[in-house]
Amino acid sequence: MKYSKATNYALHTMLHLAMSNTTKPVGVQTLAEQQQVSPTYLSKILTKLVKEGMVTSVSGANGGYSLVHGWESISFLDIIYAIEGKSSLFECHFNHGPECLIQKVMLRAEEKMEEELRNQTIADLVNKETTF
Amino acid sequence: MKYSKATNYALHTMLHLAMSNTTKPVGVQTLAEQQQVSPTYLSKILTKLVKEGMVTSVSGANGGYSLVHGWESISFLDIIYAIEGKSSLFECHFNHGPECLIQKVMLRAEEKMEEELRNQTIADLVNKETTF
DNA sequence: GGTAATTTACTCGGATATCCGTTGTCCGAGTATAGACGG
DNA sequence: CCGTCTATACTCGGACAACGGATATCCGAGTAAATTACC
Repeated sequence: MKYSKATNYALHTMLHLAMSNTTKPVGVQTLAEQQQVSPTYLSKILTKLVKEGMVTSVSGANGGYSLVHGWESISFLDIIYAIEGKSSLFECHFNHGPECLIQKVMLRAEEKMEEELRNQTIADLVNKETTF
Repeated sequence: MKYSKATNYALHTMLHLAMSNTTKPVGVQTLAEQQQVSPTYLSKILTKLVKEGMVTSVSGANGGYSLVHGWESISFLDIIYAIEGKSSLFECHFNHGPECLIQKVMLRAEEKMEEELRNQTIADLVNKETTF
């Protein structure tokens, strides 16, 4: 079990957008170069972020992506959910009663992690990070 | 990102072994029937648990698997590590300085989950669980 | 009846097949800006 | 000048390919108990 590279790309892209304090949108070319990933693939990832309402895209010349108003409250968990999906990490498909104790334990542990990720925003990092 | 079915099988098998309060080893056939999984596949999973020293195997007739002495202290995390591996869930492979702030956040969150899984043992469930 | 040979019931491990999510690539379509061109 | 026309620079989204790990299956080898055969 691993977090996908896409999640890593998404987090880094969000951080990059947050730190480029410009109102103009940033082209996917620029963003892709930073992370050495193909622009087309990165655009697919960004589309997910757009659909979740974290990022806006502008078509045409001088177009690109930029953070939505109120981006300061976007948490790590929001971004991870957008890429990985919102479903639980552990699912027991056996039919041994309505409640699987093992599943309960796993979900409680997962909740602990999510709680941490929910309380951490991209904005928290902007102050600390100097170079991208 | 999902926990593998193998992890689910491993956890349920451990719980089953813990609850079958017999000194005799339990055959993989029996264990596989409980979870409706093929015996050969389950044996592969059990081999991992044997290698990590949580389970012992006895060859030959009347052979099978049984928990090691001191199994009461085996945690969820031990079992998960045995199946999924011990490596971190999130790894940033970019070369932007020695420490990636994003990675730091992810690792801290992951630690929270592992802490919970480390403090939960199979033995904890044996008392609560009545039927398998 | 005791010993040896054989059958039976298991685990172990390697090789292999299948499936599916991840990670990309390619391309056509749509869109907005910039520049060229004609009046 | 001013409006239009075209080239250019982008994003968007669907189709598709490559890859690797998860999920099995098959089979031969080893092992220990149970059973049988033999003297």
